[in-house]
Amino acid sequence: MPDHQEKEQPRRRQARGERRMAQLLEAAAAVFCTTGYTAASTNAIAREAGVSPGTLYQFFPNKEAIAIELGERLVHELRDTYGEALAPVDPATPLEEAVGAAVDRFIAFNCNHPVFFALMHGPDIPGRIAEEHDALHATLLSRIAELLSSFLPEDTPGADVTRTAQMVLGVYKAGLELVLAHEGAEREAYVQELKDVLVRYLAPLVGPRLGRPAGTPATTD
Amino acid sequence: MPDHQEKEQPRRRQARGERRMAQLLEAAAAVFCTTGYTAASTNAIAREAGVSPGTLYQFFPNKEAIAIELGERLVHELRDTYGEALAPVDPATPLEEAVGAAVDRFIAFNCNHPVFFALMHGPDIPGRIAEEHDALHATLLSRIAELLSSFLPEDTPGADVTRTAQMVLGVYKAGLELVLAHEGAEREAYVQELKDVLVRYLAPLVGPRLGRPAGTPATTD
DNA sequence: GACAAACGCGAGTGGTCGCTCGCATTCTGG
DNA sequence: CCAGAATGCGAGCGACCACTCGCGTTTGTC
Repeated sequence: MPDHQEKEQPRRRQARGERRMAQLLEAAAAVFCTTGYTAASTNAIAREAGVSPGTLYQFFPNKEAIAIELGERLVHELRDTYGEALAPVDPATPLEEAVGAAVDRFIAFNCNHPVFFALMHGPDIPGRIAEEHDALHATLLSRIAELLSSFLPEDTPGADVTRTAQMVLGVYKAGLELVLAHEGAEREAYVQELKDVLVRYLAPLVGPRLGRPAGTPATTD
Repeated sequence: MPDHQEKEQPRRRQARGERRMAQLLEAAAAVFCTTGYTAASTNAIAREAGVSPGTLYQFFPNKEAIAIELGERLVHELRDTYGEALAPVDPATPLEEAVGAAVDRFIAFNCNHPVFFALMHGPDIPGRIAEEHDALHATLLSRIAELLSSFLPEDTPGADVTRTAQMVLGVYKAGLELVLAHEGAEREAYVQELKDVLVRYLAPLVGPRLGRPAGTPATTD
């Protein structure tokens, strides 16, 4: 056996093929957005892209692979463009600022790529996508936990940090859903509300000098 | 036309039939819980109940009707057993107590009826279920808004109250998901965490004398 | 221009699922 | 006890869907 490649290298493609793939992924994104993954039919995706079902299968081995590829590209772009949203920050940074910046970045990404939300929240998504979702979820959790560690008192038990991180991520997702459901000024208001929830939740946990709650007036008469 | 009934009265049933219906609904609950609504097949439900597909259709006109009936019974039980969870409370009640009681009741209901969560969060549930979900959602929202009104300052704009209610419900759902994902002591810890999030979020909004945050020590040295 | 490979098509295939139908069995009222 | 209704069955029907196949078209290469 002179040359056995277990992994099939991606077939040699012409420029036309690359364009078709992008076009198909875009169409898939649109269909997934409106109907969700399971309800989306490959024929519908092909129709949306203006090609035949056979053409679709020239570039993707099956329906799952479309979602996988889409998900991978999204995660990649998320890491590239917004990865630093959760980069370690100077612990002297006010809590409100740190939370606000992170929330703004992730909200912006989700507003620009509504498919992301659809793919990451479908309950009946197939195995590989779920894996990717879990991986991203775990990454975010550990990043958040890491950030929290730099804000929280040093004697905070690890289990508490994890729980707080889970809570922060969960609240963020809930807020994201509300933000995406509104537009314009209302959307902005919900973004602010989400920041308030997170800041007020975390403020009592951080050191007393860093964590003055958002709504507290500086002076009391 | 002596007697035209647009609504077909539910066929006359024998006791056996009622038992079968309950049995089928229970089986459906189990299947919906594990696979979700769309992925659940009527044959699987019938098999779980130990009857033939034909028997299933003796009692339910279609798959959707099963979910409808199940949802209606759950909502009914929710209203009966836990309806007072959001009943108007004495505004003198401490915020923590009011939030704690409401959260405890709803968490308990969801722990006892895991189907409820499955049915109410499936994204591709058919029209009528979605209606019911929306109705329940709206009811909860107005109840929460009502309760908030009795705590919040009287000059709070209505839009703000609505937004806060949406946020509270969203945060609750996120917390519920985390609670259901854990067991034993961890579950209890998440329940407490959820209460903390809500109390700290709402505390600054209510009158200053009522809303001392949960974690704030009474004295500072 | 010639050859091969990539591209493109769309009717067709196998499988699943919601649901039906004809017939057997059990129950209820008179 | 008996007629009729309610209950129960399970093979099968029609629709839909992921996916394939054979064949025609375009593109890159020499």
